[in-house]
Amino acid sequence: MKAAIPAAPEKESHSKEEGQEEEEEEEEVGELRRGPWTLEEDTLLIHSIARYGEGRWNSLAEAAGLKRTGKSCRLRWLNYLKPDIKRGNLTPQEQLMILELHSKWGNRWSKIAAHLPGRTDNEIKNYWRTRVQKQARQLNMESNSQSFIDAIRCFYMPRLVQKIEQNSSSSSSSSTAIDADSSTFSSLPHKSIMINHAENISNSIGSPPRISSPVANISESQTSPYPALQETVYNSNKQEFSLRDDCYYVDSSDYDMEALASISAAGASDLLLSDCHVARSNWLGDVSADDTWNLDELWQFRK
DNA sequence: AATCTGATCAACCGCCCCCTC
DNA sequence: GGAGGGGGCGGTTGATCAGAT
Repeated sequence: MKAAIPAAPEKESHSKEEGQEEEEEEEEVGELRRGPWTLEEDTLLIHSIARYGEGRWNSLAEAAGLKRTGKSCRLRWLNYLKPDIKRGNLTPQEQLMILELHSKWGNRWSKIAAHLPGRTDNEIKNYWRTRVQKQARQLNMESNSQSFIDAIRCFYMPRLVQKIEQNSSSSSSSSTAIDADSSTFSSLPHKSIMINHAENISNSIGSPPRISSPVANISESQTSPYPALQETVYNSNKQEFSLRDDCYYVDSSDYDMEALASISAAGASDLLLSDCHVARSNWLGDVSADDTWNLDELWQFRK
């Protein structure tokens, strides 16, 4: 049972040295603090929430003696102080989930965040703007355009899938588990599409199919840390990149031209590299921290 | 070593929706 | 029904840091 938030104390009067034009407004908000939060403010907010619970943020701020707006308190709590906030880099699983959900819902950050426990909408939004949108700019594409979505599906998503596999095969017992809603992921349409796209374009530019790397050949005993992938990627004993009914063999010797044709018919295969007015350095240079974006094979054909 | 540049992310802003009165 | 306030959301800004020059 949370205590009731006490009535807001009277505002202290204060003097201002120069007020002139916006004097009245200054008096109203002049005491409000802005900018980075101090440790003391954080402590006050945490204690106040522990006592009164979340919600009624304006009252909470005043009850805590914080010279912050309710909105500011809410944001600080939700984006930073809340105990279950996950910090650190997004895992490949999380990145994959973000890309997929964004293609589904667009900039509905909070909705996307709801499927990534511990991650905030702000964090996801920042990720999208700093990492993903940057790639769109460098490709001279609109980040919401179909061609860029295709590019994501063709190159980036398969990479993430591969990373997930690599992670799991290198630490098959550890649960790097994405705790995202597996039912959501399993309903996502990307799986066969993106692999086919990757194959399609890789083939057209003469590079080896990326996903046909040995990581697809994993032992039967291995299980995916990602439940949704378990029934797709981890159909292991066939040495294939199996995708349930729409199974697609990524081994280049088993290249499925019919699958390509179907993708082509769906209108996605018109993404040709020549449409991507991108400089090699753009893809390779400034995202070196995350080699997922390092798409060497994209450029093989130019050599 | 100093300066520049770009990346990152916390925080703010403005709009909108919903609820209450 | 509509006015007002609280809260949520997406967009944007600005401080800081790291790497490049």
